[in-house]
Amino acid sequence: MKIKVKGIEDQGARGKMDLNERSMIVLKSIIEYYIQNSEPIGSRTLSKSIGFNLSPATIRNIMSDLAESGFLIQTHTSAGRVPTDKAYRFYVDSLSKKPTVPEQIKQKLSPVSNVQGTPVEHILSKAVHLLAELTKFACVVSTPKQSVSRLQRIELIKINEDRILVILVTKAGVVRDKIIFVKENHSQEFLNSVTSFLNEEFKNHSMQEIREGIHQSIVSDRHRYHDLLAHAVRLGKKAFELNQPGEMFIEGQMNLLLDSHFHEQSSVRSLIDAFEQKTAIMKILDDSMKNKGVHIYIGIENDYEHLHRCSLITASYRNKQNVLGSIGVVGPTSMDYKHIISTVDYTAKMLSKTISEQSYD
Amino acid sequence: MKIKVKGIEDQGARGKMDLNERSMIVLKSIIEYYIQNSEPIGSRTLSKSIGFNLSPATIRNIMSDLAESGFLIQTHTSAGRVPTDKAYRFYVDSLSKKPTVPEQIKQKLSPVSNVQGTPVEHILSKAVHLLAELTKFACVVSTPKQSVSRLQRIELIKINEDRILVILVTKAGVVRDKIIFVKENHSQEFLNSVTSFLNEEFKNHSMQEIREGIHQSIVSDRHRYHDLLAHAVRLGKKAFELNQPGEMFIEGQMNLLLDSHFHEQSSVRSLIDAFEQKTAIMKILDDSMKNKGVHIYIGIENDYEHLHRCSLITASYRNKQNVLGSIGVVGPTSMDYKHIISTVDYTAKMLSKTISEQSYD
DNA sequence: ATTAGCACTATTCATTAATGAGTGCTAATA
DNA sequence: TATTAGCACTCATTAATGAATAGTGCTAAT
Repeated sequence: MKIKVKGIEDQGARGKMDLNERSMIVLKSIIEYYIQNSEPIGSRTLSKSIGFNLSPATIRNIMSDLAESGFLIQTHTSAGRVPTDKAYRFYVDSLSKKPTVPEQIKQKLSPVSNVQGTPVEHILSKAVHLLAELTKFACVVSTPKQSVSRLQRIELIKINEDRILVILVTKAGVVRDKIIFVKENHSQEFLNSVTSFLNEEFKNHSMQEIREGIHQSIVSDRHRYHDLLAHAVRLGKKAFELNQPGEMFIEGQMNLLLDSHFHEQSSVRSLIDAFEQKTAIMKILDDSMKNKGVHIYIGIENDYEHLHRCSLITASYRNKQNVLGSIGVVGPTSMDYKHIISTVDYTAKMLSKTISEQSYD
Repeated sequence: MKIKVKGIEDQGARGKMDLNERSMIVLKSIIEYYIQNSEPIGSRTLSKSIGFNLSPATIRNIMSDLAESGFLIQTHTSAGRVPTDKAYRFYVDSLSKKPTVPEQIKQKLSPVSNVQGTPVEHILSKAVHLLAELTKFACVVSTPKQSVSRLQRIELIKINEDRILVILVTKAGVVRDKIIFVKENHSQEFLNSVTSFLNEEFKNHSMQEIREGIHQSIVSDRHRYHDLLAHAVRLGKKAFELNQPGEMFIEGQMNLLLDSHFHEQSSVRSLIDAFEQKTAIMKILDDSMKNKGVHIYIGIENDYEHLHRCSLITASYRNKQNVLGSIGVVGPTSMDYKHIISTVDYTAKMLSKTISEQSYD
């Protein structure tokens, strides 16, 4: 029984290209077997399972070539060959860009959209929880970036003589609070005026714009001699100033430690470090916000050394206006890319839809 | 060289009590050795290390008695004996109630109090993170319970025709938000009036009181014919209604999986389950809010079966007015109780102090 | 270019034996 | 009567051995 492979029959002559095409298919088979079974496949088994009629010996030759080109690696002489990160890269690049999501998975993710009036953080944490359950790996999601979000409303609440509670509500539906310390003892009524001013002035502007705008207001002469506005600008500056470090929710870390690929002592340590120092993973999530669609970071491609044995699949989520953050899966490099990619993609889209509906415009 | 043991020299006659006293000391030694080394101590080694001059044979007799009384257990005939949960209970009960905290630990926990104007959640997450680092176990902290906290301020912000964003600020410094859905299209000005009313009426009352109070307001005739107030009460009811499920931060779960005591497959599964279904641990944290001081839940004492191989050390934290939540450590039953208890105790006190200073009264 | 055949290598698994830590019991002792 | 010495016994751990197995590499034949 022969399987037709697209592209193969188009080639009249059997030249160098023929070999390559064929070896690619062999490579793909090896990868898929390894993803499924977590153990290398031998030339004999492969010879039987593959569509062509190729003897084990031929397969061996091909495998040898593939090893030479850096797609496969042997841990020791008499062991089967295991795909390298380069192989996985080839594999995911060769995957169809239109993954289909099984109905069952859609089903399981549906709770994400059943969120009447809950804060964005809850939606995110629900989503990342379900994603971890579905993928059986560790999953992360970054909370919406403050800088890109647009202001819905600011509130200044007097706590005591020298402390004011600032509450920022963004269009994305995120509520952030912090306390600012002031020297003057403002009355709540005064703060209310400032609040009105700031809301009128800056509603619908992005935090970044506001920060820059306020800076300009200060250097400009426009408000210099007006007491209220001068104060408003000064308070506003403080209120909008602090860029709170982005947060990140993690779920299912423990799944990773159960995974056989991380059973070696050293990789476990690395993983723990990576998750404790959230910065590395955070950076990847940030990076993945730059472009649309699913992003894939395979093993050694990661800048951070502790993640060299992991792959990350991420996708950004957004509301109608802006990209807000991203969600992703952290797993072994031998993860089932097809499945994970489609699941992450779907989850991110789901998230975008839900959050857009909840957004305040 | 003999070690003086308090209580021993007070006894003139050597009656039945003497034996008990002595076996208690033996038991204590066994427990402490096991806590340190994670492996059972033999009668020979114990005979040498202990203060008395007791031959291995005598020790064996004592150990045999202790086993009979359920303090020790053998996994197999020729193995050393390992403390039971009953033994740990005896041990912690016998500990001095005044644990001392090493300077080094105080040092490491000091960042908890360096938190100018950050939200309570950040303080909690900082604390639990450090605690996990110090103890090398999994640590949890529950966010302040809404029901007991007193209202500092409520804000109603119009989002669109049928949605209003409610922001609740409590005296404890916690900011909570949610969206309520309404049928009437209120103007923001109207909402401002309602806000003022609600703030005047309910500031400084606990959420619970408010909920009950509002309920009464509705049945009473007082506001029935006054339009604004009627609306205010109705909106207020919705705004204060939802008791958001208590949250919990977890840190250092992965430490547990590294711990040799959880290396068996079955206990790993249990642990993961326990941490996924946060409810069980949450219940324990809630329980520990009822009384002051450090609480200790040893192995089988836990109601939840998946926690039967863990001990939990918890302590509540509070502001000046109320107990808010609690923080705790989840580790193996053979944890170093002395150390963990004092560290948790200190952390909770630290937390209370910091949060009290940040509280809004 | 492909394949069959064979030599070679390294892991895995079960078996065995030696070691050693530990207990339990009994008889001797203080 | 409480303690101890001595000895038999048990069981886990370890190392060594060898057989079975899965795999490759190479060479010669097709």
